[in-house]
Amino acid sequence: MAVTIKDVAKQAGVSPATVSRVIADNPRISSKTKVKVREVMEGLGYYPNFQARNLVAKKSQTLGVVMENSATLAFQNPFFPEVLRGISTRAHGSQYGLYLSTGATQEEIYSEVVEMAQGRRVDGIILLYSKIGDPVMEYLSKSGLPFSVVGRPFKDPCSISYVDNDNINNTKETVEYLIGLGHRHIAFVGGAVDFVVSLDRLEGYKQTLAQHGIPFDEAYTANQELMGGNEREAIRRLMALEVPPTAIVTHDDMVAYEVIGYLEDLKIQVPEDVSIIGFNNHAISRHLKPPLSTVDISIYDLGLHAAELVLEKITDESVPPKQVIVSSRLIERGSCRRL
Amino acid sequence: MAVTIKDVAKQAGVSPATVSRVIADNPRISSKTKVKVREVMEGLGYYPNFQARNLVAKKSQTLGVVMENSATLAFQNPFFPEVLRGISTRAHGSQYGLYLSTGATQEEIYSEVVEMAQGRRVDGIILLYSKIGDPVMEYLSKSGLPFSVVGRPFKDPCSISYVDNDNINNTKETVEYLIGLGHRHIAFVGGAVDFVVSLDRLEGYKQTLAQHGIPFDEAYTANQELMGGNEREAIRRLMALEVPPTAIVTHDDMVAYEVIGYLEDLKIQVPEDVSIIGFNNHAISRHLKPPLSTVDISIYDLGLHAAELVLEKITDESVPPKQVIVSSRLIERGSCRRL
DNA sequence: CTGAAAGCGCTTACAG
DNA sequence: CTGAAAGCGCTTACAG
Repeated sequence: MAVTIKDVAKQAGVSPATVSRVIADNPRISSKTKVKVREVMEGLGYYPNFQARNLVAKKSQTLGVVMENSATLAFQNPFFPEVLRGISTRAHGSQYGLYLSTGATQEEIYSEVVEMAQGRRVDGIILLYSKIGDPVMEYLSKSGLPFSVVGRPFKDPCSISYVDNDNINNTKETVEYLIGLGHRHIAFVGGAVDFVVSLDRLEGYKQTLAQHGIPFDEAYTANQELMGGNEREAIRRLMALEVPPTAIVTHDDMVAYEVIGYLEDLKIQVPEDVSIIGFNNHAISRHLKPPLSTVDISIYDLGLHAAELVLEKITDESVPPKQVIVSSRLIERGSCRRL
Repeated sequence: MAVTIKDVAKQAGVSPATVSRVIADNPRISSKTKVKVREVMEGLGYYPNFQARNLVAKKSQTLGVVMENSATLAFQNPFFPEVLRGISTRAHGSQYGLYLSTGATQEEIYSEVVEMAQGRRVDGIILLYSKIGDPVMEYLSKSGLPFSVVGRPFKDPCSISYVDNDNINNTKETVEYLIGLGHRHIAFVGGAVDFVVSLDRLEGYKQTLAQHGIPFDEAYTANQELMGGNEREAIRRLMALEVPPTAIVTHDDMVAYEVIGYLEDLKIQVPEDVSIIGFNNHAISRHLKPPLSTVDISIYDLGLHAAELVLEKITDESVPPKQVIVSSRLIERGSCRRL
């Protein structure tokens, strides 16, 4: 059915080996032969069969991209397309394709990754998240398969190639900014607690409070687990504290807007009554009301570097693990006010 | 290096063919042998090599997903993750993997699709968009490779399997709704004009106006080309018309909010001065201000059915092309008011 | 500069 | 119920 290397060889009057060498643009083949063979390939509409080629080359020219496939609001945001755009760009530049994990649960993801790796479906893997005690990362570390992570690994980060923002410091900067505006009662709404990024942000938050002699109070914090699907109630509780916060740091712009919505239902205005700041700088955030102050984390660059890191490992197994910190930048807009 | 079928065969004291049959759970193999072989596989950590397996089976157990890889606002939205979640779910259920196109330009996408198809990298393709005169779709139609489209093909739709909303009618319903609220001067902000969905929506808009004896006026419409990157100016012009619109239909929630932002800069309030309605019902839209009236287009289901359609074709080449219309639903919220 | 041969890791008629 | 052999479509030492 499909045109094979043999068909081309026959028609061009050469051996299959020669055709193969023409495809690889082997310099030992005469240009006369090359021209002839290429003509025949064109004429016959020949395309090399990946499976065959990869089988003998023991590679797949493919990167596995592993993500959580969740329907929650934090995933309903532009992080994914944007990081993928970064990965795509870099991968495409090196003729690599992208294979996506499709698992919905932890277990599905795990077994898919094992299959990808052992079945030689991919040459390397990019893990789009970093969480505590993640069996996927454990497996990857042991497997010897090149991989990189978007997000600092919880365990033994120096032995793993990853790209991340400096989440402790960018959160510090954020909280500093609010303190600079005169806020003292600052709440923190974080993501799922098993994500390292959530830990880091919380850590940055705590450190800044400590530096300014503001006591840390758990009651001023919330996270995905605490809210347990009832964000509205969590916000209500927060604002019902004896001394309610005058500012709230949220881990994602979309979540920030969700919070703003709940606040408005409570007749609390942003920024008049409460200041809010987000993370991730979604393209839409500057158009919304209020225009959200946020932290741009260079999502595209995260993707670009993550791809770069695996690709490096694939090309040269012996390169030591590398850590890339991508810059982030506080963007002041209208959602915070000076007290 | 990696454990092969031969290693297993040797250790289990059987032939490679037998091991292969155990993997396939061939009923002609004694359960005693199966147990033994499986033990050895487990012990050795054997996983079948996809490349080899697919080479002989002449399949790849992979679906290609082709999308535009753009940085524009309309792509910076949850459509992509959500449709992918639908595709993933269905694909995973049939043990299919997902291969993503990574091209940024039309040309890159085209040559990638040709490679995917001819190189047998994928068994079928899902095209995540439908545009006029798209060479990718032309190629796919001729190639014989199973494929499905999210969006009605412009040419010869009956010969192609696709899934879509009824975009003419859901736009009609939308415009009817606004007319029902007393609006007569209704503007339409559409997407790129070469997308069939844009055509359909515009058509629905025109038809409804005609049915109500409202003359169609080009000046009340805008689209990505007309706005040419300067959406702000386009909105300014729209509102500077002698009789400015009292309502605006936009093709996407994110775009609706962008428009609302520009209107506010012009001191025009939504919905007090102008009503606005969006499309796609992003998860965040109900939390934003104003809560956006919009059309839910069941993105997840679009993905699910798109996957179902290719998978059907792959399983049985002879099934006739099928068209699936996924329901959409107008959601009333606070962004439209009665005149 | 080119070809014959072996082999990548699997599957599947064909025999028994 | 199981094995030997051929073959999927390619690449790559080895020879010449």
